[in-house]
Amino acid sequence: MHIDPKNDTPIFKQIVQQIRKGVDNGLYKPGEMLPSLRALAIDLTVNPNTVQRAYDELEREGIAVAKRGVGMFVASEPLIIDDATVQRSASQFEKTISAGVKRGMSPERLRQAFEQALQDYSRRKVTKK
Amino acid sequence: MHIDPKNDTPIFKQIVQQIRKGVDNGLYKPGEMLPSLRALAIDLTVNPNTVQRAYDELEREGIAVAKRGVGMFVASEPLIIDDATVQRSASQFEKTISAGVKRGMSPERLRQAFEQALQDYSRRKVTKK
DNA sequence: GGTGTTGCATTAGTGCACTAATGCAGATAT
DNA sequence: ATATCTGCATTAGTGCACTAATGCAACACC
Repeated sequence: MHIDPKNDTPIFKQIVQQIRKGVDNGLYKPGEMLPSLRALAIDLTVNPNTVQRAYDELEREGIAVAKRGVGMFVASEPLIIDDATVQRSASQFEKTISAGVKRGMSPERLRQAFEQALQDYSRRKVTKK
Repeated sequence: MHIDPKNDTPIFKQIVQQIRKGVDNGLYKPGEMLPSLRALAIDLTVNPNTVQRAYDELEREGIAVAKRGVGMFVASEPLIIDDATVQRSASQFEKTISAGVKRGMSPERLRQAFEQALQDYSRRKVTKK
C-alpha cells in the first residue's frame, strides 16, 4: 500500500482504487478486516479523515461494511471486477477512440461522446421498465 | 443562443459548446465574425470575461481566431465535427458500456476504463514515433 | 486627432473539493 | 469501570475553478 504525492488524483481516491484492486485480486478476502482508520492513516502519513472518506466511498460502493467500534470489513459478497474485465473494456474503448480520432475528434469531444453514451444507456435502462 | 442557469456546467463551457455546434451546423461560416465579447455578454446577461474565456477556448481549439480591435472570427478552416460523427462514436461507446455493465461494472469503473484507454491510445501514438 | 469599437490583462470575490485538527460515541477486554 | 481500541461528526484551513469589476491596448472610421 502506497500513496503517490506527485499523482494529482486525490489521496482518498488513490486509497479507494488500491483497496478495490486488493479486493479484486483476493488480497483482501470477503469478511476480512481492513486496516483501521488510524492504522492506515499512520501507515500512509495521512489524516484519518482522509482514510475515512475513502472508506465511506468503499461502503457506498458495497465493497466494504463498517462496524462502529470494531473495524472496517470487506463485504461478504463484494462486487469483484476482474482486472482482465476492465482491460477488455479499455481495449474496446480504444478502438472507438481510434476511429474517432481519425475523424478529427479531440479527447474532449470523445469524452463528451462517452458521457452522452453513458447517459443514454442509463436513461434507456430506466424508461424501458 | 441561450444559457441555462439550472445547468451546472460552467457558463463559459456552455458558450463554447453552443458556438462549436453553431460552426458544425454551418450557422457560423468560416471567416464570419462572431458576436463581440460585450455584445454576447449583454445578450446572455453575463460578464464579458466569461465570454472571453469561452473565446479563448475556441481559439485554442482552432475553431476561431481573434483579431484585436476588430472582432472574433470563425477560422478559415475550422475543425468541423458532424453531429452524426459524435452520434456514431456515442453509440459505439454504448455497446462497450452495455457489455461492461453486464459484467458488473459501475459507471465509475467504466469511466476509469475509458480514461485509461484514452491514455493508452495517446501514449501509443507518441512512443510509436 | 478623436471617438467608439474591438480583444486583452489584472485583480478580486465566491463556492467547492480536498485535507487536516480535534473531539465524540460505540465496542471489547481486562 | 476504565482503558483502548474502533468508526463517526464538526469545524477549519487551503487551493482552485468560475465569475465579475475594471482598466488598458489595438484597430477602424470620421
